[in-house]
Amino acid sequence: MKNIHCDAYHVFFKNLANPLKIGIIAELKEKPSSVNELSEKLNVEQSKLSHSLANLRFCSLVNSKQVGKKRVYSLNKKTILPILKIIDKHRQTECTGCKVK
Amino acid sequence: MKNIHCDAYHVFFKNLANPLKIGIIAELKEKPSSVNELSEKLNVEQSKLSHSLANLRFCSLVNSKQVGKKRVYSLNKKTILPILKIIDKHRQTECTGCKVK
DNA sequence: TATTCATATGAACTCATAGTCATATGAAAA
DNA sequence: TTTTCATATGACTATGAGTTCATATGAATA
Repeated sequence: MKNIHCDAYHVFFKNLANPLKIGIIAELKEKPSSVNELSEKLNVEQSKLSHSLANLRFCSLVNSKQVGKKRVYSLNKKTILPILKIIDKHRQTECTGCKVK
Repeated sequence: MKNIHCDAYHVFFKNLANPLKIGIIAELKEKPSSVNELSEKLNVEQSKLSHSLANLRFCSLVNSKQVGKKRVYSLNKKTILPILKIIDKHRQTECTGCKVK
C-alpha cells in the first residue's frame, strides 16, 4: 500500500482483510487508545501497530490526535460498524457453514 | 484460502480486497453471467476466473447454477451492495483525498 | 537544549495469495 | 459412448503485503 491512493474498493478492503487490523478495530471499538495501549492489549510489537495504523489512517478508518506525548487513535465507527453488522447478518442468513467471529 | 473456514472477518474481506474479484462483482451486479461471459467482458483468462469465483462462492458472495453446459454465477446482492454503498459514502464524507471508483 | 518517552519510518526479509499453465471433470450433443 | 464445449482443479511461480529490526522524528520535561 505504498505510493498508491485509496482509489479503488480493494485498497480500502485490504484494511479489513487482515487479522491484526481487525484486532485493532475491535479494540478501538471499545475505546480510543494509544499505540502502547494497543501494544499491551493485543500483545503486538509497537512498530507493527504503527504500520497497520498508518494503513487504517490512510483510508480514514481511524482518526488520531496528539495527547501529550501519546497519540490516541479512535475508530471511525460510522463506516466500520455498519459493515461489520452486515457481515454478521450475512453469516447467519447466507453463509451456511461459515463462522464469522 | 485453502482448508480454512470463513471463520473470521478477514477471510470474508479478502474477497473484496482484490481488483479482479471486485471486477467480477461489478459485472455480476449488472447481470448473472457464465465464466466464459465474464472472461470475455473482463478480458481475463478462464482459470483465473474459476479460482476467484471459487473464493467468492466459499463465502457465499456469489451463487451458481448449472444451465446446460454453462454454469451461471449471480451476485449475492443483499450483502455486497449495501457494503459498497457504505464505502461510497465513506469516500465522499470521510475519506478526503481518496478516490474510490 | 539535552534527555527521555512515544511513535513513525525505511529497508530487508518472509510468507501468503493471486496468477499461470496443464490437465481433469462434467454436461450435452452427435 | 465418443466427442466437444464449459468449467474446475492442482501444482508451480511470482508478486506483493505483513513482519522485523534498526533508526529517525517529535513532544514534553528537567
